Amino acid sequence: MKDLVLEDVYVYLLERTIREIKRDFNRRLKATYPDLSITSDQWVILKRISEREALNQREVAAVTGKDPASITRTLDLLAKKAWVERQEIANDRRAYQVVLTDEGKDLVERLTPLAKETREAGLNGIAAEEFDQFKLTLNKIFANVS
Amino acid sequence: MKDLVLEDVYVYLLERTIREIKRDFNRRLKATYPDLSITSDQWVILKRISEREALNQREVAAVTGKDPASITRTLDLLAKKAWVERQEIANDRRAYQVVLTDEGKDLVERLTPLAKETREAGLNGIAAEEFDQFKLTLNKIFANVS
DNA sequence: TTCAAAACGTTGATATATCAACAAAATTAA
DNA sequence: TTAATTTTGTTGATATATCAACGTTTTGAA
Repeated sequence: MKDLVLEDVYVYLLERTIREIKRDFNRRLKATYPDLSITSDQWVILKRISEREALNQREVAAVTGKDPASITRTLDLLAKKAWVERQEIANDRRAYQVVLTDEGKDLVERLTPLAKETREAGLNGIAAEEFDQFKLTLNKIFANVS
Repeated sequence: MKDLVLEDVYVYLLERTIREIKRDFNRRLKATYPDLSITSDQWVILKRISEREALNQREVAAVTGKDPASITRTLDLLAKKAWVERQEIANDRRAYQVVLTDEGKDLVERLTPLAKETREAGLNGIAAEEFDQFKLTLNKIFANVS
C-alpha cells in the first residue's frame, strides 16, 4: 500500500480536532471559573439533560452519543457534585428519570455562554454553506462505516 | 442561547464518526483474525512506527497525535506482545529508539489491507474534491481552536 | 397466563486520555 | 566549568470508552 501522508489519515485529523476543541473549552473554563472542576464530557451531559423535560439514562446515552456504561459512571460523579438527581419512575422500576438539581441548572446557565464561545471560535471564518457541506461529508462517512 | 439541534453539534458528529470508524475496523479485524487481540489505537501506533526508519517515543507521540504518557503505556503493551522493542540510543541515554520486531513487521503487513479497506469504506461515494474540501474545513476548525 | 425475550441499568476488566509531578540526562547560558 | 533550563520518558490520579456478563423488571408471544 502506498503510504498515506499523515494529514490524509482522516481519523487522525478528526481525533486531533476533537482533542483541541475540548482543550479550548477547558481553557475558557479555567480562565473564567478557575475553581470549577468539570470535564467537557460532563458538560455535554449536563447540557443535554437541561434541554429535555424528562429522560432516562438510556436516552441520556443516546442524545450524548455515549455508552450507557459511561453514562452510569459519569452520572455518579455528577450526582456526587449535586448537579443531577436520579428519580424513580412510577411505572418502570428498571429505569431512572435523570434531572438537574437547581445547582445543576444554575451551572448550565453560567456555562452555556462559554460553550457558545467555544463553538463559534471553532467555526470562525467558516461560512454556513461550508459548514453544511462539512456536516454532509461527515455524515456520509458516518453512514458508510455504520 | 438558542438550542442547537443535535446534528448541528459538530463535536458530537465528530465523536460518533470516529467511534464508528474504529468499530468498523474492529469488525473487519475480528472477521479476518478472530483470535488477534489488537485495538485500533495500537494498530495506528504500529503502523506509524513501521513507516519510519527510526524514532523515539516523543516522535511516536507526535506522529500519532497522542500523549507521551499514553505512548509509554501502549508501548508497554505492544512490547509485551513482542511487536515492538525499545532500543537504547548510543548518544542519548534519556531516550529509546522504538522499532518493530519481525513479528511486528509481519503483523503490519497482514493488517495493512484491512486498514485500507476501512479507509476506503469510509470514503465510499466521496469524490476527491469533496474529501479535499472536507479536510480543508476540518483543518480550519483545528486551527481555530489551537 | 406463562414463559421467553427485550429493556434498563450496573459492574468488572481492560485500554486510553489528560495533566501534574518527577527523575535522569542533555543542552544552554553565565 | 558550573548551574540553570530543557528534553525524554515514567508514574500516579482521575475520567472516560468499550465490551461482556449480570440482575431486575417489563413486554410480547404462544
